[in-house]
Amino acid sequence: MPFPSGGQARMVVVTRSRRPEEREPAPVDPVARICVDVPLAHLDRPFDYLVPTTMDDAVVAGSRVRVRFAGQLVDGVVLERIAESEYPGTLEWINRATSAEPVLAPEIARLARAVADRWAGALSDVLRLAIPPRHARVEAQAPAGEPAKAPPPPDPGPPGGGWARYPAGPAFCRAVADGRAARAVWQALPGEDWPARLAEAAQAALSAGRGAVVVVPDRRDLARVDAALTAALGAGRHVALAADLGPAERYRRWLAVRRGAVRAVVGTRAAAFAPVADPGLLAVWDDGDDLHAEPRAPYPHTRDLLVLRAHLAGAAVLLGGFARTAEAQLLVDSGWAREIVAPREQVRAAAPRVAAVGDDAQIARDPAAVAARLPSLAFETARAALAAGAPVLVQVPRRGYLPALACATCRAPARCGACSGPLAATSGHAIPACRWCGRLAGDWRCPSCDGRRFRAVVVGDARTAEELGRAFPGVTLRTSGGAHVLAAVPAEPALVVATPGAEPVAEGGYGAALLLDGWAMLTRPDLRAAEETLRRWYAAAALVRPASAGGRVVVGADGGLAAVQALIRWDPVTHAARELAERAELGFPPATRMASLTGAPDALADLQAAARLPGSAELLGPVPVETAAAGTARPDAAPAGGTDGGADGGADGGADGSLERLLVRVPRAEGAALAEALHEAAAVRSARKAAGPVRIQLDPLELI
DNA sequence: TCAATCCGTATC
DNA sequence: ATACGGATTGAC
Repeated sequence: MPFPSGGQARMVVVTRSRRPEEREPAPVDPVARICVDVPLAHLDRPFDYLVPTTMDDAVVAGSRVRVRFAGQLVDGVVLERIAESEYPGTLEWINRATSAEPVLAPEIARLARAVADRWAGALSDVLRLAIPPRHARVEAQAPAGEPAKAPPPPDPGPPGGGWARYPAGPAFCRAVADGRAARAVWQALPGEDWPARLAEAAQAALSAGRGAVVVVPDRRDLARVDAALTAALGAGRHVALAADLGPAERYRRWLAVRRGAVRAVVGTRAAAFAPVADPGLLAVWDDGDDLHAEPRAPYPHTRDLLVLRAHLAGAAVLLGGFARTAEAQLLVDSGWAREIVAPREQVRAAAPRVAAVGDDAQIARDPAAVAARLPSLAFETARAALAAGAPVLVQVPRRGYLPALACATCRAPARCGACSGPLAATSGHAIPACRWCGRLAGDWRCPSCDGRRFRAVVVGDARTAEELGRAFPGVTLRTSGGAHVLAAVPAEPALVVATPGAEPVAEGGYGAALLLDGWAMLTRPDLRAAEETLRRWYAAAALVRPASAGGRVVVGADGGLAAVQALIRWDPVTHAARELAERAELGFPPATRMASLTGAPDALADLQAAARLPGSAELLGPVPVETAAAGTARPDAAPAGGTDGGADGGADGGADGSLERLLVRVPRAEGAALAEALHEAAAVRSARKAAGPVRIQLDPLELI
């Protein structure tokens, strides 16, 4: 696949080389150093080409070209023009100047190289992530949107006024407004209008005469920040970048940024590369959301990418969310970032009251009592909120994540003997469990036919909504998830069933939230299960009114678990510290730097043999991995948010399909050496056309 | 001793 | 993919 390049190249200043005898090198800097679009690791370096006089104007640093490389025409980007080449051989002429637009800004060129180095990838791979496909017609038009001299912001007001509830908030905004490279990790208060806070921070950067980049996980968050930026800055002062805009609109907005017509950007994942001139603020919302992990090589992560970019560009960084990741905690612990958190009394005043149901110990002691309590507590909580005229949020895992069960003989839905909740099989347990109370159903017996065996039934939010509808006759039922995501619901009684990440905002806040199947999410065999579950709980619970206004949350999980305690006490910081300590003890990122190598067994062994790993490197595995096709269902909302809709592009192992995964672990200080060694080994293999791809991922999200 | 051919390697 | 250089082989 070539660099993103438009189809209609004929429309613009396309300069083709004339017949060979007529070509003459440009009088000044006749040599162009070019990054060619070939993904091979051993070709990850610039190649020099001669610039004919006819292309002198169009071939500039950052412009797109086509060149003959190893006998075929490939796309490339000009890195620089120089006086002479050090290449001893004869230089080839540039075949065609695709366009004179300098799409690769110098800052982004440096960033892309650093990203390639950090994640053991090739520059050409990173450029494919950083530069959107060309659209010739759009490029030929004048800069989109308003001219740079747009009307001034409507409300100049005190910068960062909404940050006053956080002791360190105003100081951070002042620093950004002064153009200083402040760095902060921010835990938003429950119910916080966080898009407005981000917009204020962006406004501070603009007031310093610098640019701002805000990256959010998905389209829904993008729409909210987009609106907040319009409110704070006025129309035409920013753009929203998303992959699903369509090629023309996407390129139009991106070009407006590159040409300096706008200096503030909000977008999903790929927007972290937005070529904002002189960025003063780089912000990411909810860095724990796995949509921030780029699924295409070299698999960079938004948070780490922006941290890297901030270093290179001297920009401020803001990592915000209701939850805090172990990675953010490390940035705080190491002193790299300051924390922006509200005082306890502010948190208590803003948070809803949280109750946990699903205490295993109590169930063992007195199953009937607990079983009777769960539905009644959840139902009573919901009923009270509805009676008070408020909507109730019900968070359920995505369809297919929790396959429900039915009787194998009569196909009646299998229900919990204690509380009549639906039974489900989970990946963690051999014995099915109740989705409501978590009680294990080892002694299950079908009430209608006395059968003892189960069959799987696909069930998800739709079924849950149906069941709730029966339990609350006459109450409006709304669902949000999958392809149909609601942005907001009105302040009126309704049951709102949503998958994680698709929870609509409620006008005036929800009266209550029921977080179902929490115990199942928590017991997933995943290193990040607790952090991820808590993150989803916070996201839902933050939409509920404060306890003082009657806001209630019921979570279906054991109240003794650390994550549940963190929700009840609304204490994301303590939980992140604990999480980081655990990772340190286990030797997992971010306490260490880790690389995951996935491929066919012989390819893996081959790469391992070629790699001159740091002496400190520790090998874990290899262990067999499931093939992508048979992969486990992701318990993920993923509502049309992804940036690039990317094909996987990764290693799809040998023909026999059996893949192995090897983990390589080094101390954090050796991370760069590890990445370099792996990239070098990949170069050795690609140079000798070694068969079988190996996917190299640094600090992969999924461990174990 | 030279030329045709094969193989590995670089790709500007 | 294709082109090149060096090694290899086979005939004189």
